[in-house]
Amino acid sequence: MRHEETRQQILRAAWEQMRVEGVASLSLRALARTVGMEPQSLYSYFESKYAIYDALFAEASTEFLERLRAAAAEGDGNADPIEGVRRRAHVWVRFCTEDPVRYQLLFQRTIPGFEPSEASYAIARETLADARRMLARAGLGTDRHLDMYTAVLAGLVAQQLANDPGGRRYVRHLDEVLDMYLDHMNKQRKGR
Amino acid sequence: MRHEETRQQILRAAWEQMRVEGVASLSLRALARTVGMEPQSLYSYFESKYAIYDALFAEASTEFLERLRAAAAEGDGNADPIEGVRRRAHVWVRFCTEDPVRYQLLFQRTIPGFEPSEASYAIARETLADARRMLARAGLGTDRHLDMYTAVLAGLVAQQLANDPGGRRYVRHLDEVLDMYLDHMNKQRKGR
DNA sequence: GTCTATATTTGGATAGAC
DNA sequence: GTCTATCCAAATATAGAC
Repeated sequence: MRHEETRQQILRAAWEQMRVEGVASLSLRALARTVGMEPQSLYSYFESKYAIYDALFAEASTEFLERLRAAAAEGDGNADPIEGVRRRAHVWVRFCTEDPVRYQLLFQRTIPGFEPSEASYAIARETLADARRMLARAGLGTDRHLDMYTAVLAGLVAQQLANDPGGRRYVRHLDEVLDMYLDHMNKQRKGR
Repeated sequence: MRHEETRQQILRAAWEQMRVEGVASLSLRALARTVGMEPQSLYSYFESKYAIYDALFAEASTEFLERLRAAAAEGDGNADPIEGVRRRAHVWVRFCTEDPVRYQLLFQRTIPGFEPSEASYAIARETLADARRMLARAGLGTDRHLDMYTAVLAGLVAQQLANDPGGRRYVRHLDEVLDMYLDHMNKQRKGR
């Protein structure tokens, strides 16, 4: 389909423009000029600017889900659940830090007026459901385990993007943070 | 001074507008109408829209610094450094979560084209310098200690704001996260 | 599907009278 | 300091010819 190809081309150009101008500064005019059309012609592919944001959101969520699942499947699969927790954390942190604009679109609600559609958001929820199952296999099956796990990862990511974008100042501590988290939860268990 | 009063009134209205419309949607027109002026008259108080953002940034940074210092001074002061670390963490997390818009302006770089001035940013750097000194008094004086401390706090804040704004789902684990952090660092020290 | 033409709104900013 | 008048650029979106 020619239509689908052009659609993909528009989305690629949209990512590019957001990386240069900022997520909130996506402009249909500039976007159209980049792909060689008049701005009005974009409406043959997307019914509004927010439909473009939504398509980008869905695309990014899908890639996140796939990369996490690929990480879980690689190696011995379910052999060592703790190793799965660690491997997944690395993929998570890498995905979030390698593209700040994608992170902002997916995880921060900073675009005025944009909310992902139910269909797009459902994809994002799946990644969290996966994480919950994976932690449960490692004996960390409560909300508390999940929330603290995502919080320590989110913290490294947030600080890395805010204070040292493109660097390693915070994420280099990921393995130590995982040790800290796992030791703590392990000790809690023994304490009972 | 009448001038200063009006200036403050404009800044108050700007916070209000950002809370309703989003940080990036601050509009000089709407702002002027709110305070009962023509949009052009704002230029008697601020030389540009970014000058308004910068004044807001400086105001918020100053309040953050003052609240952290007040927390450090209260109680016995330097009696128990670890207690200071904890108390400061609570103030930090509360400040960040009680006003998402202020958090976005201060800690996320999401407004296209806006960078705080050197003078405003210097205030923000002071808070970090304070944190470093406070950790050092508690025997946690390295960059690694500081970065992991700010990361775990930032993680709770980021998740709280993104997934449960106005709630307590993540921040309720603050004391446990602090236990986890302090235990881990303590154990590291003994290990040597 | 793509264009021209156009509508409509909004944005930030300046000049100059008072 | 505040206003009127104005500029200029940009935004999203629609109508209709081809």
